[in-house]
Amino acid sequence: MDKGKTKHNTEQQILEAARTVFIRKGLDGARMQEIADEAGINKALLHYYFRSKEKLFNHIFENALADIFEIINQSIHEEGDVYVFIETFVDHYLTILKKNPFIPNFIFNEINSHPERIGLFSRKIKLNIPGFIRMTEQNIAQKKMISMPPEHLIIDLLGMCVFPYVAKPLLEDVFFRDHPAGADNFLYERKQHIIYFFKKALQPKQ
Amino acid sequence: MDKGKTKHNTEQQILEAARTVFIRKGLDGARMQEIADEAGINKALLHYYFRSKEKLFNHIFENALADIFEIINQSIHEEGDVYVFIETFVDHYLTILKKNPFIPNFIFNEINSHPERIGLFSRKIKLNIPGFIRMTEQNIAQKKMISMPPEHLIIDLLGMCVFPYVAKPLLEDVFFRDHPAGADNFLYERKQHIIYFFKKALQPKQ
DNA sequence: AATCATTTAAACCATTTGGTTAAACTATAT
DNA sequence: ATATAGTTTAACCAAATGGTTTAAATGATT
Repeated sequence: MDKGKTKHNTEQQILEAARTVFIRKGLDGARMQEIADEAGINKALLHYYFRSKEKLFNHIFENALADIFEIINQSIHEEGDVYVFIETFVDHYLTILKKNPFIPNFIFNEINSHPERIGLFSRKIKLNIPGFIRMTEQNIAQKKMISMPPEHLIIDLLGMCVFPYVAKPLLEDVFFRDHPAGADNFLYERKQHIIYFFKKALQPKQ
Repeated sequence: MDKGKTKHNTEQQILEAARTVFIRKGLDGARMQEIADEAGINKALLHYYFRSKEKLFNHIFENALADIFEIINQSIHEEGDVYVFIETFVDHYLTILKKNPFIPNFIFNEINSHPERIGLFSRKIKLNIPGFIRMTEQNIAQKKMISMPPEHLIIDLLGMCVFPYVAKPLLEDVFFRDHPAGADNFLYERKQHIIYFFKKALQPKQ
């Protein structure tokens, strides 16, 4: 019954392997055999731990989404300075993206091809949007930033951070075919650029 | 030999059907039978026109990418005002996105799962990046905008426009679950927001 | 009428794939 | 030592899927 007592943490190995394969190939492109190979076990054991591809996938998908949502939520404090928020948000978000560059494309693709899956997790994991909205509105009221619908601001932030990762292979080809180090350097500069860009865009007119 | 002489333009029907299915489901998720059904023909005829799934897919994929690239190129003029460029770019790009909301996710997912495919088209279709860079640098030299690496500017623009479409199902759930019209309204407002945002961010300090 | 391209229907094939089963082996815990 | 959980091997199954084939229609062209 209790698989936690094992000497080898096979379950963890399987989850890591599944994560790698699912994120690279998506649900349709992933093969159970490939996950087993990646985990260094055989297919029978894979089904012994996770009955079906679907169950295994849901596990991976929900965790991936929960990780991202948590990073975002951690940056949100209902009271506080927008610019502090932006700095911590961009810093945390770009850090997790650097470590997991393929996660956004994975998530976006799966929710686009199976939007009905959203319902499964949207009760378990929630973005603290109300908190973000309150913070934004407070800063606007205090004239620390120009007036703007909070929804646009958070989408602006997410888009500016995430887009280079979603479009990475295209970027590397279009911009940096000659100098391959350019893409990495670009992503390195990006943090400061984004922070500066938002400060400039949001500052009240003088 | 020449299929163009047919009374019924079956080839066109097939291409449209294939486009619909591939964009919705991706290469791995798409089924030849489904494409045949969508086109109102049978599977044999599908292979009569396009020998294999791969050939059909490449056709669709390249066209989808060429359409996007062309819109972007049309906005680029090597001499001219950045703010004019931004307005026309955002206008054109958001218009084509509104008509083809699933194309970006389709493209990004395919290039992420098969990056080697980039080589196939990158010689046929090119973004006019050098033109864009010259225009940006001129505007900076003329002190019409603040100094900034042109690569960041174009990525900023693309990200701000495209992100809401890539993340649309998530947006609708997270922001607009209660008021479903909210998402459409959000996308409607977005154009003015983006243009204003960039003007504010790029204007030289006074 | 005869030729040629287009289209359908239906059966068929080889391969892949998710999943199962059964038997045996290994390490661990009691 | 004996039971138990974990693990392997290998064969197996059913369904799905890309693709082929054949024979028969349909339609247009000449």
